[in-house]
Amino acid sequence: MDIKSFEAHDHKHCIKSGLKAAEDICAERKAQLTPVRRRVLEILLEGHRAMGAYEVLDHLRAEGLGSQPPVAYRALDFLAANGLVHRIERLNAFIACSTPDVDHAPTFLICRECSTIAETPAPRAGRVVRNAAQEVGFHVEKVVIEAEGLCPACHESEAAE
Amino acid sequence: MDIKSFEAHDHKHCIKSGLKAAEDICAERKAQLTPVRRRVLEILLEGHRAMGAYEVLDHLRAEGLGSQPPVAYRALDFLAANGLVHRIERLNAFIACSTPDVDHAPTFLICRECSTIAETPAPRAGRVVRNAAQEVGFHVEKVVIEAEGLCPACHESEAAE
DNA sequence: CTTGATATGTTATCCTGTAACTCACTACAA
DNA sequence: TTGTAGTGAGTTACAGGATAACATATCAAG
Repeated sequence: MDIKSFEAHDHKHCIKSGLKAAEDICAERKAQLTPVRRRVLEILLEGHRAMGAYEVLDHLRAEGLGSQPPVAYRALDFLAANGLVHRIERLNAFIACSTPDVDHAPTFLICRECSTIAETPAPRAGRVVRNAAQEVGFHVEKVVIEAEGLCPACHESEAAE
Repeated sequence: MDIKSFEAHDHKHCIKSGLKAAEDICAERKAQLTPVRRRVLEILLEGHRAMGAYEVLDHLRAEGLGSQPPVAYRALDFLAANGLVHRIERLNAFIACSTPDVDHAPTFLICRECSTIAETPAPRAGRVVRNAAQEVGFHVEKVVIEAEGLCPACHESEAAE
């Protein structure tokens, strides 16, 4: 598993390919990637980290693209529904998806020190939860898995103290 | 797995045993189960469902046990730190732990229809996440696993439509 | 008696999220 | 052309969630 872990990578490429993937997906589903929606995705791709809805809204506001909370929430909801961004429940925040093409229920690794977030495909964990739920007759529609701890860099610097 | 699933069970017993377990745990750890903390736990045990901090606060207020948010949050934080209540990230809410004696990182099954929540011990899912994290050098401290869907009863009545 | 630890009280503020209503735009049919 | 249905966006107003910062109280140890 080395997809989108904590290693450095080319930012600009993320942004470009993220937008391209969004266009493709929306075209395929006949969903509208409107200016607001597109810009919200772009903001998250540029930020390359989890951002609160109000932080996103500040950007929109500065650009005259909408100034009230519902504008941001609707765009974020649309993007989340189409798997282009993810909501991090633990942080009440949103982050651009790093692998929009793959149908996935990702696991997030959240560093409590530097707030970096890695999105890892962990189909096995999800499957285990589904199986356990099935045993008690629960019908799972969505699984949230979020791990909090220390990323490699922060873990090291903490140990060095 | 039949611990605390969606079957009916004796409420009063939950409350009694929950408080008893809390007393034992606090005594053992020399932690103080003060009136406010005790009452907050009792409120959650009586409610027997996830409750927002402000809903808990309303109860405290009505009983003259504190009227400002920090009072509720401090009590909830204390109880959560001692494994007596759990925070449901998805709902920004709290629920009394159903098996306080067992050291656990539970999985929650949340019914989107009736809001019932089942706490299931699912050590395997947590272990899978930890293993996956280890592969990218991430040091996990806490894992949140929350599944949303339909409980047996709601799933059936939806299918019957 | 005083010092430190722990718990509580209070104010003020900030962040997160949504209901409800309005308007603009497009497509499509009468 | 006119009507109407659907979708997206704009706005107001508010509900709900969370915490910083400072003040107070209590109690046990030195």
